[in-house]
Amino acid sequence: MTLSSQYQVITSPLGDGLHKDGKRLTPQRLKVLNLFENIGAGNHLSAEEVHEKLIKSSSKVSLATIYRTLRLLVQMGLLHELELSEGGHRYELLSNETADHHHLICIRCGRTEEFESDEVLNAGKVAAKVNGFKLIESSLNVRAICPNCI
Amino acid sequence: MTLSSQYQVITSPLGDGLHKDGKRLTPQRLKVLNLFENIGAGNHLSAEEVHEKLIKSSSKVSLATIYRTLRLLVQMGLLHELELSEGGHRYELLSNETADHHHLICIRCGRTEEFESDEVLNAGKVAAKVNGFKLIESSLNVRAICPNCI
DNA sequence: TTATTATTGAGAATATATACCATCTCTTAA
DNA sequence: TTAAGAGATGGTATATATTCTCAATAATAA
Ligand SMILES: [Mn+2]
Ligand SMILES: [Mn+2]
Ligand SMILES: [Zn+2]
Ligand SMILES: [Zn+2]
Repeated sequence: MTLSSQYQVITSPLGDGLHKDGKRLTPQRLKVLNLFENIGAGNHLSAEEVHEKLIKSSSKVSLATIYRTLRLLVQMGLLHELELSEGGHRYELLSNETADHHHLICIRCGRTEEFESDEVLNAGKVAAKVNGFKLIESSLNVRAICPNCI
Repeated sequence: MTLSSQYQVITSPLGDGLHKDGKRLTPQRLKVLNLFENIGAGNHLSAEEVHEKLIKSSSKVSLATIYRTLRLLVQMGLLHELELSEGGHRYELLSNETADHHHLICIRCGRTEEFESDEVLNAGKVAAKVNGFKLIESSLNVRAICPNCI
């Protein structure tokens, strides 16, 4: 009762998406999403990295909750899950500006470059249609060796 | 000494590839490769599935050796390693007839269809060249829902 | 304010894959 | 044909990534 914040009706895109589904807007969920928003697009973080970054910013969230939250944010369409290489999944912010894009990955050092290709997206569309599948997403991973690692 | 086979010089593509590298042709390695050859192209098996299939054909090979052998056969260019979805890597026979191809995967039931696309391969080539990377391989995974699962 | 129930944190449990090591066996060279 | 040497195997322990369990907590709606 020392703060009036508990009486305010807080509205946010995340909160709205959660509430209309019987889910709750928690500080942990906000922290995870804010991390991705602050770090900007083009960053591909693992669950472990999200965990470490939040600890460094003195906003500890348990690792179990990080995993739960990443899955939730992917389901909500706010994050994108990637399988770039070994060492588990990675996640990146999914924004309207950042169109569907693909990844060129150095198998030696992990350096990752992004690129777009309408031809690739179209190939995925065609393959789905031809087989009567309902398309969800296409992702092209190009495994290669970067100039520094050759 | 009951059999003369120990005096025969046995030659095989697998054996040759192994011997010129100081490696050995073992029954276990033959069993794993034969399984893929017998089952034919277009099958995507996990290490666990290879293990089970060999046990069923009364040719048990330890799981540790399965993992070692799959890695070896990939290095030798006889198998191809796939990351279709959850549940670990899968492997398929790599033959000359089976050109580079891509996969359309049902995220509900796992059904997988294969397709080819020169446009996709070209997009990978271009992306590598533009960034000065040495291309290894491009793989397009199309996540979708199959007719049975819609 | 209170009741409801989703969510969290901590650690156990699971899944996939690799490491270790004693034992075995494929190869090559006597 | 034999034997030495190096590579391979099997069984198990370990590593890593992720999920599960459950009691305690806290967001939401009434
Ligand atoms: Mn990206
Ligand atoms: Mn295939
Ligand atoms: Zn590199
Ligand atoms: Zn399906």
